[in-house]
Amino acid sequence: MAQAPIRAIDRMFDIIETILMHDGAGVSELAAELNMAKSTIHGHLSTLKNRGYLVQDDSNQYHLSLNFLTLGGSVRQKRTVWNNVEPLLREIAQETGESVNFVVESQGDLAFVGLVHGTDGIRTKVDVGFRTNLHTSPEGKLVLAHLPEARRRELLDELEFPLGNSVGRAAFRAELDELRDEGVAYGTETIVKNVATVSVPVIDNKDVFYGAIVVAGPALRFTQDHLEEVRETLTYKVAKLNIDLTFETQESTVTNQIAT
Amino acid sequence: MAQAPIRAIDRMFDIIETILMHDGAGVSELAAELNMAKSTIHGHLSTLKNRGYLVQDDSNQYHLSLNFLTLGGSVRQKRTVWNNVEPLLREIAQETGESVNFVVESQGDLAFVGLVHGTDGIRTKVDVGFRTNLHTSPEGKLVLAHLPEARRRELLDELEFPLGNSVGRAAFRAELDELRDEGVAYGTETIVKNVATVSVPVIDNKDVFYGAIVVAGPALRFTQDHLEEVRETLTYKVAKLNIDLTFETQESTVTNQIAT
DNA sequence: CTTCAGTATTCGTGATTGCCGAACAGTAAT
DNA sequence: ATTACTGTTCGGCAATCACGAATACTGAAG
Repeated sequence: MAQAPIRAIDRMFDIIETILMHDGAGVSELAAELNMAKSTIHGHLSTLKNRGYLVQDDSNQYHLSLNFLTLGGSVRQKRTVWNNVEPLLREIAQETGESVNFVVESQGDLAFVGLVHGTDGIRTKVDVGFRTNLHTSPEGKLVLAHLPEARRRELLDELEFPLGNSVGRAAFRAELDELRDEGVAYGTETIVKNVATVSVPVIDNKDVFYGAIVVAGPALRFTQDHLEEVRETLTYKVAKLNIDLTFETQESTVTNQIAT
Repeated sequence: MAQAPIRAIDRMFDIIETILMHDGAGVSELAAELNMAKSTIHGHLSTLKNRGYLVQDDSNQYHLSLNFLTLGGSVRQKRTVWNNVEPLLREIAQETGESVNFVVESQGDLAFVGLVHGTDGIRTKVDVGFRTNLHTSPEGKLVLAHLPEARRRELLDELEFPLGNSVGRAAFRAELDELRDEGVAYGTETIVKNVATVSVPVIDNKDVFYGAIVVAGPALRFTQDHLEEVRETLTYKVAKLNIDLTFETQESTVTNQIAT
């Protein structure tokens, strides 16, 4: 924390993140934007390229390579929670026909860890790794509501109250409490237009919270009946998962935690 | 290339990759394995942690964070080829009921860019970003066969001939040529046991090759008839895609290339 | 064909800083 | 309390990273 950060690494990530934002960039472009000497940028770029994390296209633009996809895939694969949740997503997708995904809190954001499309599934623009605010969507609020008290405080303290629709701090806390008691969150058109969602938390028998499973579909199809139907299969399936998680947790409680 | 690599960054990636292999590691562990001072490791770890790319669990083990998943997702999302291929995978998965994925050459490996499961889909252990050899699987060979001549030479030169089953260099080249002419590759049990595959290349009308679409299913179900059936829908669908790709390519030929 | 404006790249030098080793602190088990 | 591990901090020297100027390319414009 107090430890002086390694400058070269900080700069490297500045570069990587900038390249990502721009979807490819050249040396001069980066030098200008980041206020660094061209030669410095060049040094970074060529080491990254040698390492295989960057590629240079025909017009000398540098791009992130698929190595990052490999890293990302591995970090997901290694988490035992995901291994338990993934088959479940598929079951739910098959049974409901809708698109299903798994979301967790990560660094104060809502991160989409993985998704499976059902046969009738809508095509969302949300890809793996996508991030959004925790406090603007029902699924985000649900996650927020189930986080350990300490963590939730921390995150709430970073928020500016009142929120957009003039919701005060106290009101928001109340909303979260209610959501937690309900154990399910419904939403319409919050992240993507015309998309309705039903979300339930994933919690093991030791009350460790991992994230939420979200079923998403076209708002039109999600009548009151359908909503209820989806919620039922969802809670039923997830209840089964909770037991499995606990089993797996017996040997290694710690590593089961989702990396934030 | 001749440019001296930045040591700090090389070390950082050594650390990151080691952590990934071990699925979490501590300071001393890394110091021992990488022959570096504990303090050095600590410096790296804490900067990475500050940046949000590493997390430290209750027992002081460091893990890669979901930020890497976000990076990986973005690099995929940004590639316009993927945006065209992804919906196609879903169509094929729905029509055939099998699992479908998209593979490309990346740094001499066969990389799995994305997959979609059909209703009858088997559960493969292959996650996004997974890598394997190019020359051991039918889908890999198919990709190899369709790469630009120059690139293929390069990769073949790195191989040790004769290969395991005593295939000589000339024989292998011949096999690839045949595969390319066929325009389809069939496989059984090569990457995963009891899994049969059918693969076709994705090529636009300017003969730019992007990767291959692979349908995978239980070997038992893939009778001669079923194989042929799958191949038909596959080639039909992919032919349609080729046109779309060309359309999109008109404005930006270069950035359409998959980053290797 | 030359000029020009824009790239990427190389090189050498100086000051910064990343690295080390040793000292410190915290933890769990003996 | 001792032991044997962890992770963390600190100070100082040398290596090395960042810089800016010089060079090499490239392509467009005259």
